Formats: sequence, C-alpha cells, structure tokens
Amino acid sequence: MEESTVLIVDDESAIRDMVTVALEVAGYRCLQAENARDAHALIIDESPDLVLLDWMMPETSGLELLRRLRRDELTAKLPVIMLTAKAEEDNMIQGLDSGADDYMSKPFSPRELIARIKSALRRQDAKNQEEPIQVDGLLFDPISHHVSINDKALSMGPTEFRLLSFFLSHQDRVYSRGQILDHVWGGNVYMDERTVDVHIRRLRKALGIDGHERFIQTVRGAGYRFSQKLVAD
Amino acid sequence: MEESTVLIVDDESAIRDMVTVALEVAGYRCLQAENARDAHALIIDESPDLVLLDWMMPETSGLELLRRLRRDELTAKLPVIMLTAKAEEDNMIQGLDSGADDYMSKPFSPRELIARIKSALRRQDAKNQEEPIQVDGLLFDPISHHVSINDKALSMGPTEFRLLSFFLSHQDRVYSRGQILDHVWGGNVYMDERTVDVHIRRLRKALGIDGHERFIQTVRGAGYRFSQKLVAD
DNA sequence: CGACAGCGTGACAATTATATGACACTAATG
DNA sequence: CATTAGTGTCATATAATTGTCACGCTGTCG
Repeated sequence: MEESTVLIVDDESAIRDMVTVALEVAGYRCLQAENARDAHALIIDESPDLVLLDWMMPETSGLELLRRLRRDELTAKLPVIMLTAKAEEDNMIQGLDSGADDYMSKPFSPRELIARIKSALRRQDAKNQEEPIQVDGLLFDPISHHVSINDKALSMGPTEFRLLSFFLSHQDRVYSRGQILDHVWGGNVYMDERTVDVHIRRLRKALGIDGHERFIQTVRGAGYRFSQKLVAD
Repeated sequence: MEESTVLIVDDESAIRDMVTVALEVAGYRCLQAENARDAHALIIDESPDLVLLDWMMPETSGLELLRRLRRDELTAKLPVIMLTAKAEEDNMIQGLDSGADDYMSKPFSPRELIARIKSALRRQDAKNQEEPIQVDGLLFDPISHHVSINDKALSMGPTEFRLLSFFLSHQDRVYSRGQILDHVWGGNVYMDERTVDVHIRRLRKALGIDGHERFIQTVRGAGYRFSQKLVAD
C-alpha cells in the first residue's frame, strides 16, 4: 500500500520527536515543522496526507494556519488533527468549527494518537473510495469489486481494477507513467514504465469498445488521462 | 535553468547591497529600488519573479505597496517576502493577511534569505503549473493538459503545448528565438533557430484563425511576443 | 527600382511515442 | 500436480511529432 505522510507542527521539539518515533514505528513517514510558516511551506511542497497541528504556537497560531489551509482549495480537504493542552479544551469547539477533523489533548498516549490518525486517514480514504462511483454508463463498486458498463458486467484483473480505481478518483488530470506506477503499483517500484502502457491497453480492452478511447485518453508526451468528457482531438 | 530576477525594495542602501551580493552569489539577478514608487515602476517594467519588500519606508510603506500589487491583476500573484525589524514582528500578521508570502526579521542571515527565496519561488512555480490560465477566450489547463478557445478544444503537439505554456507565463514581452529555444526546449540546445519559426507557425495554426495574429505577434528583427492586447506596431 | 534580409508556409524524411500481440514466468486454485 | 489467470517484458506495427529545407512573400534600405 501507499505510505502515508504526516506533518507534525509544534513548537516543542520534545513533542515532535515523540510523535515522530511513534509514527515511524507505525509505518508512517513524518515531517516536522516548528512554526506555522514552515508548516505551510512544507504542506505546499510535500503535500502530506495529514497534519497534526498544535493549537498554541508563537507568531501565527495553529488556528490561523488551519483557517488558511481551509481557504485554499488545494489544502481544503487535508485532514487536520489539532493538539491542545488540557486547559485549552474549551477552545476546541472553535477549532472543530474551523475545520479540524479531530483533536487530542496533551498529554496523549502514542497508541491513541496512532489510532486517531488511522481513523482520520480511513475517513478521508472512505470519502474518496468507498462509495460506488458512476460516470456515464460506467458503474464501479469498490466494495463488491464489481465493474459494469451499461449494466453489463466487466471482467478484469486486479491490476486493471486498481488502475481503474485510481483513474476514477483522479479524473480529468494527466498522469505520467511514473506517477501511475507510483500510485497504482505502490511505493518505490523499479519497473519498466512501458508496463503502464500494457495495462492501459488491458484496461481499455476490458472496458470494451464503448470505453475504448472514450474514458482513457492518451496525452502524447505526457501520460494518460481519464475523463468522461469526450474530447475532440 | 532559468535565472530568476529578484527585486529588493528598501530605503537602506546597506541592506540592498548586502542582499544583492548574496543573491548574485546564489545565481539570481537582482534589481534595487529605494522607495515604493520606483519599486512599482520596476515591477511593471522588468517583471521580476519575486520581491523583497521592506516594511518601513518613507512615503509609501511596504504594506501599502503590497496591497497595491495584490489589487492589480498583473502583479496579484507575484511572490512577496516582507522584511521587518524585530520590533515590528507583531505587524506581520497584518502583512501575511495582506498577501505576503513570507517574511523575514532583520537582521537575517544570507543563507536563510536564499532558502526562503528558493522556497517561495518553488511554491510559485507549483502554483503556476497547477492553476489554469485564462486570457481572453483562451483557456489553458496544465492539469488536464487541455487547451480550448471559446470552449472549443484545441489540439496541439507537446512542443506547441510547452511553447504556449511559456508564452502564457511570460506575456507582453519580446523573446528572441534563442531565448525561446532556451526556455521551451530547455538548456543547451544546438538547433537551428528558425525551428522556432516553424513551431510558432504550428502554434498559431493550432490556436485557429481566431488567435492567428491575435495572440502571437512577430517583432521583426527581434523575436516574438505573446499578448492578449492588440498592439499596434 | 532592385537587392536583400527576415519571416511565413507547406512538404518530407527521420525520429520518437504509443498500440498491440506474443511469450515466458509466477502465483493461485482445485 | 495440473491448470489457469495474471503479470511484466519484449518485438513489432502503427501513428504522431519534429527538425530541416526550399520556396515565396514582404518590408527595408540604398
């Protein structure tokens, strides 16, 4: 599976290190920032999957950063868990109102932290993945693992299924072969990029003549794009 | 790669010189202005890639200039890093709210300065690569690799796409064939400069009769210019 | 006017990118 | 163990793109 990246934002380095250790044991990648400004830069540059955000920080407060994140479309849906000292718990209502997904009071146990992170990531994933997706005549049900087009069931291999799944949640955007390899095959794969071509071919075949050039478009020199819109080339 | 131009705006010439040295060592081009009025003129004329802006200046303050830049569409997305004395740090919230991308407290180390500049330029690059650009009837979407004019999809080769992309982020300025070769074909290319002519021709063709002479103008003896404004030669 | 440089245009062959079919290898299944 | 479905790589076929060139037009300058 894909390794998720978590950004911890806190001005106390002890907290950051504790969290980092816990996260790495649990198989996450961890980034650190000690103030809101660095955090914002890291979020833009590294696009982490989740942010742990301390409430009280010098300069810009966590709440301000949170609001800033929510305002920008690129980061609007990024899961954020706020960290807070016991005494500030009352403020958390404000935090949740501003778009935090969860919060934890210091001190917290690493176990609980990991649990909440997992939960938040699962919810985020669920938002993107668990509902059946229907585009045009194509019905994709990730729970039952069924794919049909105009009520006619399709058959495809696991890789084609993942590939289709990836495309469905990333429509109208061109991905290079390398990016597709990363997302669909997961992590650091050393593999011939042309393999992607072959699986694209197989997926197209599986989608049948209807979806042949309709859904998956080749963008010469760039990669592939899934789109339900017909594009005049 | 491309050499970025940075404009330093400060009323203290010592600061300006120090920054200039640091920037030139790091491979940037550097412009100087000692007040907001000159700065504004330079921004319009030279279109720098980033502005270092002092907070306190006689006459117009940095903050006012910043607001002015943000109001004008042409300069709205120009990265601005504010410079501030320690004592004024509280005001920086106001600065960030007004659209500064970052700030630095004097005195600062050249290293840190360069790091922040790099980071800001990187972010700007990312933004430019991600956001669709619309000028007149022309819509350029780098994410989906779609180009359309008056909602009619256009088709063009990868090189024409890159060429258009370059022009869109460098409008209203004449580029020689050599410069275009450098920017669009990347780095040290040994190639017939007249190849550029051919690709200009292809791009014009792809843009259709509408954009034929409208967007890309020939400047005899100098090169080409992309502009949404009609220019009387 | 005439020579000339700068540019536009269409054609074309070389190059490069992508599509497709075949095959060997692996893991899963009964 | 035999069978089967699935995977990754390769060779070949097909298609799109690219750089160059030759030719013609147009404005410039003496």
